[in-house]
Amino acid sequence: MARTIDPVRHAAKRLEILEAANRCFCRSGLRSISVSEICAEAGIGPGHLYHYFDCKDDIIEELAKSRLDTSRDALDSALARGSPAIEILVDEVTALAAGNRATTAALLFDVLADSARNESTARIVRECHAGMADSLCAVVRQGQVDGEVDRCLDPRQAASMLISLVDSAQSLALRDPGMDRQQALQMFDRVIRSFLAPGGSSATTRQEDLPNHFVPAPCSQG
Amino acid sequence: MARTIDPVRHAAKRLEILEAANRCFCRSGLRSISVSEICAEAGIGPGHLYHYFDCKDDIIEELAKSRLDTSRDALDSALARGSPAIEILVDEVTALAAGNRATTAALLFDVLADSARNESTARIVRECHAGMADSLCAVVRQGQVDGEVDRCLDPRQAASMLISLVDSAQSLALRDPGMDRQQALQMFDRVIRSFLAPGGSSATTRQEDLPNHFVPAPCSQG
Amino acid sequence: MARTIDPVRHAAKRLEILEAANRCFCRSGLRSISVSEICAEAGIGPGHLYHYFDCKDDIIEELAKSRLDTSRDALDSALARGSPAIEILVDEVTALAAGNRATTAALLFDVLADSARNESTARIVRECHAGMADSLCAVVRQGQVDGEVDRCLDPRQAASMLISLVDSAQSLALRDPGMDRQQALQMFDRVIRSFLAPGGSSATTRQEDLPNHFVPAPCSQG
Amino acid sequence: MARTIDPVRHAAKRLEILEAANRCFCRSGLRSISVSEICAEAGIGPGHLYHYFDCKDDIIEELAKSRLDTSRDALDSALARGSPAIEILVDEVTALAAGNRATTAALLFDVLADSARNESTARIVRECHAGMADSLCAVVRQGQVDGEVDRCLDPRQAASMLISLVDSAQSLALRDPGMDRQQALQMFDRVIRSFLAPGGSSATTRQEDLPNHFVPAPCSQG
DNA sequence: GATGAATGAGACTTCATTCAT
DNA sequence: CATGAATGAAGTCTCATTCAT
Repeated sequence: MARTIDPVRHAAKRLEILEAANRCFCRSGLRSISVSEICAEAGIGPGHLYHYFDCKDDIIEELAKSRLDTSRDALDSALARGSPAIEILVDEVTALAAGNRATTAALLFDVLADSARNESTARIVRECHAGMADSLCAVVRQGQVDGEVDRCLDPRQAASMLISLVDSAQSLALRDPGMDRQQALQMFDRVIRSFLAPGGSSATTRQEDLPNHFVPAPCSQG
Repeated sequence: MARTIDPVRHAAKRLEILEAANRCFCRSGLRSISVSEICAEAGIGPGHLYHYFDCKDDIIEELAKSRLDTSRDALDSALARGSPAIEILVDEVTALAAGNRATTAALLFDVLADSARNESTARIVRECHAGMADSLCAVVRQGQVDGEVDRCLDPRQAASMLISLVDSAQSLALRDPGMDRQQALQMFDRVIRSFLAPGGSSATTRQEDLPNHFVPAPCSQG
Repeated sequence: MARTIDPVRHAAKRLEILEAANRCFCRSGLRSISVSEICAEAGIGPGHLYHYFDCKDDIIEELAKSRLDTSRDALDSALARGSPAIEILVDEVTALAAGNRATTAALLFDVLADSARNESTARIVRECHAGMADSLCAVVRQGQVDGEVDRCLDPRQAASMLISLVDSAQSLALRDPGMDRQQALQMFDRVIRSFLAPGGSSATTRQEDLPNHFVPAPCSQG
Repeated sequence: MARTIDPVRHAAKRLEILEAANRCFCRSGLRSISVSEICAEAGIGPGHLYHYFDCKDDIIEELAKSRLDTSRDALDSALARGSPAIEILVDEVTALAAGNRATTAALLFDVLADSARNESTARIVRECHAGMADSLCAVVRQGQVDGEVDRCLDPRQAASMLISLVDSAQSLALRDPGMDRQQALQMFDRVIRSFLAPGGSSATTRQEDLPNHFVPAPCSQG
């Protein structure tokens, strides 16, 4: 009586397909992957994929989530190891920059860009960001207690800022792929340390609304 | 019968189509726009588009270029106005952040992500980045002469870094759309000023290769 | 280990599946049901169905047969009870009309329409019709002996006619679902009684071939 | 300046495709036709069909409407010719029966059955039925004035009934294809004349709800 | 210059059926 | 007996591109 042959086999195959999909995702971009491409990569017949996923969008969603979780998991595990507060930040955030390959970066930007157009992706981005920001927020706060982080900074906002600064590293990898990685890291170290350090210019000068002469109306030809 | 194709009219119509394409680009993403969508938006019959462009990829290329030129043009015109060096940086880079709408950001990330997969887009990104970096490089150098910018910084690398920091602002707009824009700008002001300011922590501590425990192998399930 | 397949259990499960299939048939139509839909409705895994049926068409065939047998069985059991001849007709044929729900009617018309395109369905329809006509024929004949039915009528043709008249009731249910059922029955009663009654207009006027100005060539746009 | 090349050409091609679709409809049934089948029959490439129709369902809808309009148009044109009231009825309704080919009948029953499952088809059926019933209603009323039609009959209900009786002819064509057409017509003539004739048994006997021993619960195996 | 008809490949998805377990 | 994995064809529909007019 072979009842449910294997709920574990199902999950394994599912993961196998997701990994194949992820390879396609790297090659083609989040929204440009095709179901047949995935099936070919996974070595299954067209349509068999629908035993594991309801529709293509479900796969894309999982792919997007997985890309972001990669960052969050790494941060969490780093925090779990424990270190003096500011060191954690510099260590981990610059470590993040170490992964700097164009593909990783492209994956991230695909997801971020997609979040501007698909509510489901947007939700995933928001959730992941909130999770990471919460973790970092605690660290920043501790850093302020220890006197290593400027007490003028709002911890929540600083946490958001730090996450975005890490995206800079990804951006740099795409914009200037030839740059020496070691030196890039040193600069990020400087960016983060000087941003957090007490006594940093507290930016109280610009209260008025800045003239928007740089980025024009979003959707028209410049 | 004038066989000459009136180059002025031709160019005008071409631009009109590109503008329509750009609106589609905002809606759908760089690679997801469809030719029919563009034609509909531009109010021309399908196929007539091929009087102005050889193929869809040409349009995408021009769109990508146009998105990046938007930033470069703005920077150039800002520099042309002339100001004390460091002020220019802070002003303009934070001003760029002011454009912070999700759409503008998504456009940029679409182009950057695409550059990891299409050599033609990559070339465009590199060229534009080089141009902006050149401009900023001169400004940084002048800042160093004036004593406003730390002389330890390599001007070329600092310029690259500054451009990527501006991308942070775009990233922040997508990751945390609810954040107060005024406060975000103040933080960016702080990031840039403290990064450039003389005496910033020079990040000389980490020379060894950082452990890559944050971002795993790019294309495999974490 | 009993290799014998317990014919009772087998038949029971088979019937269970057929009943599930019939529910799907009501929902989707004779040819639009899908095997997976049936399996889901029957609560069995896909493919297990093939232990009971060789292919989908076999199920359809049984479904069609079952729909028609429904009518035949009812007629037979009614006749078995015995009653004055004409009363049987009116009683039973109008009783049939009482079942008048759109679903029942749609099922019947699905089968009839299918019989024009599939020889196997056609055979089923012919057989069932012949069976019912035989039963009714005897009743009509008895009615003629008793003087309740017009002796001008050919009993076999009258029987066929009566069966088709019952289809009218089904048609009415689909064409005019809002009509009061009680009044519809009264009209059917009148149709049948007046058709059978002695002295009815014997329709001897039209011998020539009628001009076909109503229904044009079957498969062309009118 | 070839502006709109031909709005008439478009309509012509559209009709051409609809005719091809109608031929497929005859072959395969209303819901079983496939878009590729239609394209092949119409001699166009797959997908070109979507220049003329938004989706497959639109075609089905037009096909269904066209099948019903065939009957309505014929009735209207017959009425337009004018004749003594009861003659019109007998003439035309029996004439309808003359079209008695299995295919025509199958088409009709496909549409009727579909109307039980698709609201759009149901609407079409209701509209067409209402139109025909209106026309016949006037005729019946005139017949009553002239004394040719029983004044006990409710004209609207009688009209509905007459239309359904015509469906009987279609049903007969499918149930007993071998029957002599001439004799079938004579019987229909009798059915209609005796139904309408004054003095017909007014069926006032059965007021109670009839036992439903003929058609069982609609969706379960009998 | 401009239209819209036309094509054919390929997109996503469903389905009948088979087979190892 | 029963499951669910697997297949491959076919279904509906979209799309980039070409061409006659």
